[in-house]
Amino acid sequence: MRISDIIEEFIKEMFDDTDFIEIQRNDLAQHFNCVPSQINYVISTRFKPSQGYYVESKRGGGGHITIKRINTTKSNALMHIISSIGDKITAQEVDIFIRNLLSKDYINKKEAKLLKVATSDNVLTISNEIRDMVRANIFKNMLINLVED
Amino acid sequence: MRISDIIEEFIKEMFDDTDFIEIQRNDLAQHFNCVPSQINYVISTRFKPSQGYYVESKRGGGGHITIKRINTTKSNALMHIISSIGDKITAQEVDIFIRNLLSKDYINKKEAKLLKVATSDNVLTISNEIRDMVRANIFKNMLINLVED
DNA sequence: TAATGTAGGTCAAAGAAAGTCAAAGTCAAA
DNA sequence: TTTGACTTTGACTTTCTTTGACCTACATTA
Repeated sequence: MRISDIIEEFIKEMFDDTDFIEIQRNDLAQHFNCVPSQINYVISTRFKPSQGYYVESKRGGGGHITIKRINTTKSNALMHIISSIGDKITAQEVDIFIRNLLSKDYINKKEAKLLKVATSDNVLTISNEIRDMVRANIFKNMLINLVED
Repeated sequence: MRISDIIEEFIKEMFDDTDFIEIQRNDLAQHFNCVPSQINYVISTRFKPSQGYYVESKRGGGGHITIKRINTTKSNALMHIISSIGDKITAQEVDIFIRNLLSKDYINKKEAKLLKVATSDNVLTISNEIRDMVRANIFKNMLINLVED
């Protein structure tokens, strides 16, 4: 398993019952035996605002990174995602959305699987130029159908 | 015997008691002393949904290919339906399949909805020539993942 | 207030996998 | 013996991750 995924999971587990955590970049990096910038990579790819996270940081002595999880209802979260998606999206971005929805229990595993399958590169056997557009379409429309119930 | 057949067999033997395996393309190629793309060939010709398999992969560091096998004895009927779907399918035909699956209780209403959305003409904003092919792909792969494991 | 130390930020290069595609090869059937 | 389906091969591409050199901001202390 990738170190980035492990770090992602680790951070998500820190949101035990709060929706606000504070980390030390260097400590975390040391803990996982990676370079500090790896933490930035994880945060910037997996904890984006569109995924319901808010990140702030402070440099210098006593510096830190805080991650806030936006707490909303399922339908709000879904609507938020839908409106944040432009007319293109990559498989990786979809993946991150799905992981997030799962970790917040807004969707179940089967739904996650269906979303992923219907939007994966393997299944969307079309040219590169239009794939991300079609994917955005499929994903958004499927999400709409998961809202409210 | 062809190397492709040997690789096919090897992979199938990896499904020892699980329905889910993960392989490293380069490792496998090395093991059989063939070019990596040979693995793609084997997978794309022998591990299709109509043969009861679902494949996904990820590139980059820590990349891999995962193959899921559906339990055919348990879901013979569904498998039969999946393999009866050709390379192309229209939205109307999908609709008939879905109604059928619903009436036989192979899927529930929510799943039916997701299937329908992901394969509808409205959502599949691509040229007419390829739409029915892509739809068949999406549909079959989604169905494979609806099989209970 | 200048200097020093302590954090975190950025970005691009290198690395690690997998994907694609078309040319060339094989082989059995017509 | 030609044809066509299937296989093998490899050059090139794309995607994602890891790493490190260098930069910026804040805090403490001389």
